[in-house]
Amino acid sequence: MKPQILKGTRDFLPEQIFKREYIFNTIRSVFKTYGFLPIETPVMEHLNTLTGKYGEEGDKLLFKLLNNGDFLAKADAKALEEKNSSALIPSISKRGLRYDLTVPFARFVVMHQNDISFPFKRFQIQPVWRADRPQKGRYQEFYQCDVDVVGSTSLLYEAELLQIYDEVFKSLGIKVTIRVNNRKVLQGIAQDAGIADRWMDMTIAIDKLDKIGKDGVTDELSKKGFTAQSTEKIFKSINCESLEELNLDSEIGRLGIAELNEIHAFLGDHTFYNKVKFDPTLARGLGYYTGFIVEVLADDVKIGSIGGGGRYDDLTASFGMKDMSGVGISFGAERIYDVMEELDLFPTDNNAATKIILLSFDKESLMHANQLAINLRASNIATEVYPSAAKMKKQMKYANDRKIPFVIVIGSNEISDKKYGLKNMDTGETDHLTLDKIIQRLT
RNA sequence: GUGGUUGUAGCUCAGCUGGUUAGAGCGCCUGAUUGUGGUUCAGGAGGUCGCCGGUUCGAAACCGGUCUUCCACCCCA
Repeated sequence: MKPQILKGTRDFLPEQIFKREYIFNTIRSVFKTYGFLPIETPVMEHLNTLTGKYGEEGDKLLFKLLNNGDFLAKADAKALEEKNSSALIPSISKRGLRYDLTVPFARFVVMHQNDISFPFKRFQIQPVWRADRPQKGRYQEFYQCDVDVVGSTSLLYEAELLQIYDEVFKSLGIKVTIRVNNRKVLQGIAQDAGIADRWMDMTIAIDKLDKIGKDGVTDELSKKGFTAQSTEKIFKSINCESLEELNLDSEIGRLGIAELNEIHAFLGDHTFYNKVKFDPTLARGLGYYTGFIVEVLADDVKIGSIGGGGRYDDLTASFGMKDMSGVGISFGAERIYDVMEELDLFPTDNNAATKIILLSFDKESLMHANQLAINLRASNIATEVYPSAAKMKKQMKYANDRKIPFVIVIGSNEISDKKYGLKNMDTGETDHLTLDKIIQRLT
């Protein structure tokens, strides 16, 4: 049996874990300064909790788990006969892996509504799964770091979330552009152009503006059957650089603009470290967004978005709880990792690792080394003991490869003198000190 | 899901139009050096050429399938 790993998944080596922890810890500490509380949910959910929330495309990307037991006995015979996969699924699969953290959170809120107080501010850092075709920065298993507030329609939270994005990427050292829009503005643009009922089609087309250009979008719009007059009106709207210029003949559109203005008002004279800009072409696919939407792109690395989010007014309604508006954003840990790796932004010191290793020449000094290690650890110094009196070169090489900064070599001299040579592996210098002095030096 | 692309030693890659025992650099192991790593020198180990099948006297090379990688579309973190 040849060892293999599933496509779109990865193992993490210790060094990678340290770097990932650095990202998670940075994000977590910002979340906490805004009063967000941690939760976790199961990796599996009832399939009907997940389906229908992410649009048609999203449903296709859900990982489904085959029922246990004699699942064929209970399978839909007709669907099986006709080889109709999508009709067969409900009868052979009742569970799926979560596709994001937002929908399970909505389910969580409804189930625990009596245990939490609203507005409920939570954060969650866990893996999610998508049966997408992998590419660079696109995996089938990846971690999301989500912050959401549910139970308030206040646009104060939109303002908070923008600040959180700005602060996190500032402290990670990644320069980003934060694009902001509002679904109501998109609906308004469509209504203004006289195509209110087809605003989603329009949105999908204009979302591609920076990729295929104005001509490409014009083509796509005419292919979808929009008139030249509508297309012209759409372009007039999306060419607006600022909110002030945008003048829509649409009530819902004006509401969207008013919402964006209010977020602006909440922010007052706060200045962002990163670029935050209104972009009427920003669409975002996730089906459940209803108002504010946001997306984050790294300025210096060509990779997809490294964060995204928005407001969802009705997500808990499908679990039987109305009037429970929520808003939230997500950080894509894997892509942030890839960006930081490419830009060499990870700090070089890792104080989580072993600080000192004790080497020995024979059985007796190995025993002594272990007694010494017990003392060092009692003083909270991360200590290892090389497990055998192997050749000194081999022991030193291990210390070197592991990047352990200090070494003590123990032999009969050290045991009788009670003084040990503390060797600094960077400089190569050795100081002969008592145990007390060594503990002082390393703490 | 559609179209394309990649896969040779632990890593990065050579290997001409199919022709004996498949190479390099780095890394690894051993020694020079029986109380001190990173340098140097000498020697050594390591590959069912992703996997399965086909064509051929003969396949790492050609064909088909499959898995994987990356790219475009779709969508997204």
